[in-house]
Amino acid sequence: MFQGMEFPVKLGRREEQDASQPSNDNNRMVVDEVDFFSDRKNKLNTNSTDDHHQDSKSNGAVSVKKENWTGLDVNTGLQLVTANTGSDQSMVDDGISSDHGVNKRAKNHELAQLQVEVQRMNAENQRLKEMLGQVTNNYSALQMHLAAVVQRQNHTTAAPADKRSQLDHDQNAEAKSDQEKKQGLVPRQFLNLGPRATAETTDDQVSNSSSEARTGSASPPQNINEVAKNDQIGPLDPPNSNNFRDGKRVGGDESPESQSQGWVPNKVPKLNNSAAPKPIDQSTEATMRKARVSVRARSEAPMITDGCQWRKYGQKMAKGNPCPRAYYRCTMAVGCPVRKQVQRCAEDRTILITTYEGNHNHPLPPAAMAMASTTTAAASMLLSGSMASADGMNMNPNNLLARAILPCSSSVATISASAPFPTVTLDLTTSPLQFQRPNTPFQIPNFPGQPQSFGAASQQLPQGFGQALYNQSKFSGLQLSQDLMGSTSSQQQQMQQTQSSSFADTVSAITADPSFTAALAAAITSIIGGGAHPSNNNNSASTTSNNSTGANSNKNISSFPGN
DNA sequence: CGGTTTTGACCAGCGC
DNA sequence: GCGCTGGTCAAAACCG
Repeated sequence: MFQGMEFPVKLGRREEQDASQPSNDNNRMVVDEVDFFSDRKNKLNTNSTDDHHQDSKSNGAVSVKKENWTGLDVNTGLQLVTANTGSDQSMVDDGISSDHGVNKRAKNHELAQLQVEVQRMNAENQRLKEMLGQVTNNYSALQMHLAAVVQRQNHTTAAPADKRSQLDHDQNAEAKSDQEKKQGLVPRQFLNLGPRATAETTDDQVSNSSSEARTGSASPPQNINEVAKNDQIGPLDPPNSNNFRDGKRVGGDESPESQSQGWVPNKVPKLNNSAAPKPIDQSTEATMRKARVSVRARSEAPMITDGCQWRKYGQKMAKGNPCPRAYYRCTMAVGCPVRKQVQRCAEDRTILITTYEGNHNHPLPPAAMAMASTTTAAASMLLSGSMASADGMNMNPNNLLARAILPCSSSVATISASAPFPTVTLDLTTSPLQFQRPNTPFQIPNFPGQPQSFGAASQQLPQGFGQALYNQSKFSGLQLSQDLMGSTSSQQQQMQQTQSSSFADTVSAITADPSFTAALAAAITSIIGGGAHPSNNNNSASTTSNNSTGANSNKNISSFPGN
């Protein structure tokens, strides 16, 4: 799904550095900017300033650059060996024998062949990486689809009972209500985003906040499918992702539907007020736009760098917060409905609250897949939770949110019902850095298609998450904390002790895999938010200008006068 | 010159 | 109906 997605590998390197230091750097470092994707150059140990311009063009360009780097490294080594051999000989036997000329030529020829071979292997390696990313994309999409299908089955099995109970006597309805209460299903109308929920919910369950979202005609499974579809738009189309290699939007040229939609999805309430029926996509789009994913991360930067290209279209002073709220819309494609709001926390202004809304209707660059997939997963989790309740949560093992956040056992996911829109809040500010291990820089959750070092433990985590939803699917919200994850984290530690060495190898192996980075992105978010280093200032400054969001970088600072 | 930011105005929803 | 608030628009300013 997230091929080629870059990942603050700089963190990994820093982790390694920090591992030599006392690892008690829990003193919360404030990251200047959360960058989910920038530093391939750091991984490659290159000079960051040299790559500025190229990186600003895109990650695709970076990918190519890495290829070149790899080749350069190899070539350099070869040249050193051969050249030294030759030069040594020449120093000793300078001009003595003409055979050396022949040998030299032969070696040069061999060297050239080797170089060609290396280049060819590099190219093949790149192709294989792309293929792997594609396969991973498909796998994730299939998992999404499977989850949706299973949810739909569960829902359809429950639906007849609901309808029967509604059609029967009121007592039956009450019984059903009691049963739902026992199952924690009742207080989820704030999650009922789909029109199907409208059809199956009683009138008194209809809340005014979600009424708009229910006016569509799509069924929840379609929503999920749409989620899955949207989630795979980018990754499933790697060739298109190349369209972003220049870092600038190639724009809505390749998304005619988005053009036709224009900003229509942004006018969801207005459209819902109109009597005209909406296409399914629009309603699902509206539903997804209703679901919001809020990310709280410590950052002194005006905006986190999530790989997407945003344009600020407004700024307002929100009530109860001296810091203004900035409104951004995605400009990677014309008509992309994704918007985000950025606002500093009133209590702690080092906390940056970024609220994402909507799904991208265009292929995402690998760099943007981290946050996009995380938010999409969170949103779909929200929606799936609305339709299948706890079961829906449990059967979302592919959920990036659960996978990436929960194994950290440090972040807090909150579902808020007080907001007019159902919102999943990923609180990445509450945790100390818990990823450092003696031999392993990261604690890595389970990922499909990846070597699993402690899969059994991590596989339980989504269930814990779902259980939390099950238990706390009340309007009071939901909090996942270390307490919830305590049991599993002990298992993890135990398993890590036995498998730490192999795990270290696994880490080094899979960190080189672009697909790995996506699911880990949210975990990295946690790292950044919880224990990033102020030296990231350089990183943020460079990456902000490196990636397509650079246009927002400096000016945005002034857009927050309250900071 | 094109894209982005700024910022005041406008609109819709909601509570009173 | 009125005021408040959130969200968006759009013209002007700004920037590279």
